Amino acid sequence: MVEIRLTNTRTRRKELFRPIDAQNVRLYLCGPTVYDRAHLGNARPVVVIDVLVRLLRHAYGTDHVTYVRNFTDVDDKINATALARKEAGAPGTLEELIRERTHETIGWYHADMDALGALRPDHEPRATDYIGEMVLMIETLIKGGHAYARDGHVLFRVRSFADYGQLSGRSVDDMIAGARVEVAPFKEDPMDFVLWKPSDDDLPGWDSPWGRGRPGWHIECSAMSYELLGESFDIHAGGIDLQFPHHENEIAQSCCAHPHGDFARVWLHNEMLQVEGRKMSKSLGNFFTVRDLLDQSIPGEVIRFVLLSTHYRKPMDWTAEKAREAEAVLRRWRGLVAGIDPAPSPAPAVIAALADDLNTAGAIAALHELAGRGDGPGLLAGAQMLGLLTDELGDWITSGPDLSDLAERMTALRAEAKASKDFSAVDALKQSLIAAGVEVRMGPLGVELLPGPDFDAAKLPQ
RNA sequence: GGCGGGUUGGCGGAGAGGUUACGCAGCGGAUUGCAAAUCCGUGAAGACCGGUUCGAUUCCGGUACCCGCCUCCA
Repeated sequence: MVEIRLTNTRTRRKELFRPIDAQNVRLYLCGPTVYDRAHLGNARPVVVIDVLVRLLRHAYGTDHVTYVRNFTDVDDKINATALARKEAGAPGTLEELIRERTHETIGWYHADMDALGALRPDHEPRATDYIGEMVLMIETLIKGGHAYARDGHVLFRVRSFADYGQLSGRSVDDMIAGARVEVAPFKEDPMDFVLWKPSDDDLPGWDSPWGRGRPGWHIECSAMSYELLGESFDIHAGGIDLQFPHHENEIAQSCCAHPHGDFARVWLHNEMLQVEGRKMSKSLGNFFTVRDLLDQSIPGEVIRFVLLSTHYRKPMDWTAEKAREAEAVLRRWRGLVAGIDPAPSPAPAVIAALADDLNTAGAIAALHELAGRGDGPGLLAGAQMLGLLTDELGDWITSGPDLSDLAERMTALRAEAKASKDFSAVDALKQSLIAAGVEVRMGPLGVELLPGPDFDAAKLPQ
C-alpha cells in the first residue's frame, strides 16, 4: 500500500493519510458559483484534486473513492445577471432566467474542465436541489442553541462553538478587534453569520419556517457533504482563500449539527494563482478565463502541465513563457510515446513524489528522467498518473492543418538542391513557411512541418 | 490592527542537516547543405543577521522585503 502524506491545514502538519474506510475514501471539493466562465484560478484546485483522486484510486482502487464537487447555483451574482437579462427584455420569469443562466454556465464549466483533462466527480450536487436538507440542518442548529431567527434571517451563533477559528488560527475576539466585520442590527455578535436570509419578489426564494428566503453561502456545503459523504469524511479541499470564513463556518455548522461526527478529517488548501505577481481576482479585474486561453490555441494539456508544475501549496504565477516551455516538453514527450503502450504500473519515483503531499513538480522531474532514459512506456504510465499524455488531451498534437503537400514539395526541392548544390529555392520556401508560423525540421529522414503558435494559414506559400 | 504563507542559480522550480534535483536559457561538442530538432558534456543558487551543530540553503530566533486572508473570490 502506498503511504500518502498530505499537509492538513487544520493541524498545520504533513500527516500520514489514513482513510476512515479504505473501501470508500471520501473527498469533497468546493466547486464553482455558476454565474460565469471559470477563470484560471478556479482551475487550479480542480486539476490538483484531480491528481489526488487519481492517486487515491491508484492506492485504494478505482471503485473505492467517492469524489464530490458542488455547484453553487444560489448566489446574488447569478440573480443580478438574470435580473439584468430580464430588464434587457429577455423572455421568461426570473426563476427561468436564473435556471437558464446556471444551466448554461455548468455546461461551460464542464467543457472547460474536460479540456484540462479533469475527471468528472462522482457527484456534482447543485445547491438548489438541497434546499430542504439545508432547512432541516438550520432547524437542528436552532434546536441545539447554535442559531437564532431574527427578522426573517437565521444566524449562526458563533459563541456557541468553542472551536470557532481553530482552522484558520484566529479567535473571535481577535477578529472583532480587526473591526472589519459587518455589523447588522439583528446580530447578537458581529461575527455571527447568515444561515438563511429573506428574499423579496425580485429574488429567488423558497418557503421556510422563517418565511420566503434563500440560504446563506456556507450552509450548502455542510448539507450536501452530509447527504453524500456522511457526518465524517476524509478530505475537504479548496483554495486557501476559502479557509476563512467559508470553511471555518462549514466546520461550525456541521460539527454543531452533527456533534458525533468529525466532519472533514483532512483540510487541503491550495495557494492562489497569480498573474503578474498579483492575485487573480474579480475585484482587481486581472483575471482571465480558461476559455480565453483555449481560444488563444493554448492546449488544455499545456494549461494542465503548467498548473501542475508548481506545488499546490505555493503561489503560482501564470506566464506565457511557462506555457511555451510546457508545450515544447509535451510535444517532445508525445513524440517519444507515440504508438507505445504504457508500462503496467507507474514508476515508483512518480508515485513517491505524488504520495509526498502531492508533489506534482517532483513527479514531473521524475518524468523528465524517464524521458531522458528513453523509457517511453515508463514515461507514459507516469504521465497518465498525472492526467498527462492521455488520449483525450492529445488532439492538439495532430489536429493541425494538412501541410503534407508543402512537405512533399520541400522534400523534392531539397533532393534537387543536394544534387545541384544550389539551395536558394529550398531556403526561400523555408523562409516563407517560417513567416507563416510553421516550424521547419529537415533531417536525414525527411522534412517535417509543424504549425507553431503563430501559425497563419493565410500566409502559407501557394 | 489581527492571522497565515513566501524569499533557492539568468529564468522557472523541488527534495534533503553532510553526497547531481529537474526543466528552460547559456556555453562546448556530435549531427545538419545552413538552420531547427535531437543526442552528449558543462558552469551557475538558496534575502540578511545571529544561534544550535563536527557540519545548515535545510532546524531555531530576529530583521528586511513580497504575497494572501480578515469583504464576493479557488
